[in-house]
Amino acid sequence: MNVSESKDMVKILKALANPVRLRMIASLCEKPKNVYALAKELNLPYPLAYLHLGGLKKLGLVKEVREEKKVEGLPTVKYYAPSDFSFVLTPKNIQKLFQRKKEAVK
Amino acid sequence: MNVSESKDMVKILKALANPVRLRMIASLCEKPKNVYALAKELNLPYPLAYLHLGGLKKLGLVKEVREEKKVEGLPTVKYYAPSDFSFVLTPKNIQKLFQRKKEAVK
DNA sequence: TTTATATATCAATAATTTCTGATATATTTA
DNA sequence: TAAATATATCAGAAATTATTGATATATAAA
Repeated sequence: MNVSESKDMVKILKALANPVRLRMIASLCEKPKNVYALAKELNLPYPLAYLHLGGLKKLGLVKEVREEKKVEGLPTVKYYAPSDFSFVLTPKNIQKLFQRKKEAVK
Repeated sequence: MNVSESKDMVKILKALANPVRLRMIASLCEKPKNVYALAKELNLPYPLAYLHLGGLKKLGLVKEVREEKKVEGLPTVKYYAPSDFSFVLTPKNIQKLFQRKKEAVK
């Protein structure tokens, strides 16, 4: 996972700066599961879980895994697991992120 | 810096999940400076800079440094620098953070 | 002495994020 | 066939964050 833009890093930090989404990642770390099961486990209304997981998925922090799928046709149940990201937050790394990324023309 | 509680981690992530505050850390990394100078450099109204820096200071992500201080009495100008934090964001670390921190009584 | 520098706060608004409740649809199990 | 499982969306409300503009105060420089 390559985070070249500071904007992308902000998006990822925003996604991770939420207790519900962190709990989701923690839970999916133990065992991949579908949104419905996740919602039940974390005691969340399904649409909320769906929304939060959608955000994580969109940023690539969580991925769809095909586990225990029903053969014969498309899978009815979608399983999710965390993707193996690693972000090291230090002042130096933050500084690098905000160094003029756009070189002056000529 | 010891982040034992998941709540503390969420607070820190929220503090870092903001472009203004990240730019502040990046700028203070180059050279410690006061809020006024920081506000000018980043083109922010002073109260906004004051507020954002206050948040970072409160969480210990930024610290006051006594540099170029006027001797004789207290310093008129307060200089700030990033403290040397390091947070590694991985699914495993997030999982650890949310493992039942409270052991059942007896 | 006037202007620029500097810190500190606050009230109100603006913007964003989060959450709830509703709807639609389909499959699977009892 | 009725209930539970499952995905997908949305509109609106609620809550939180971010921003602006105002005020007060003080020091330092021109």
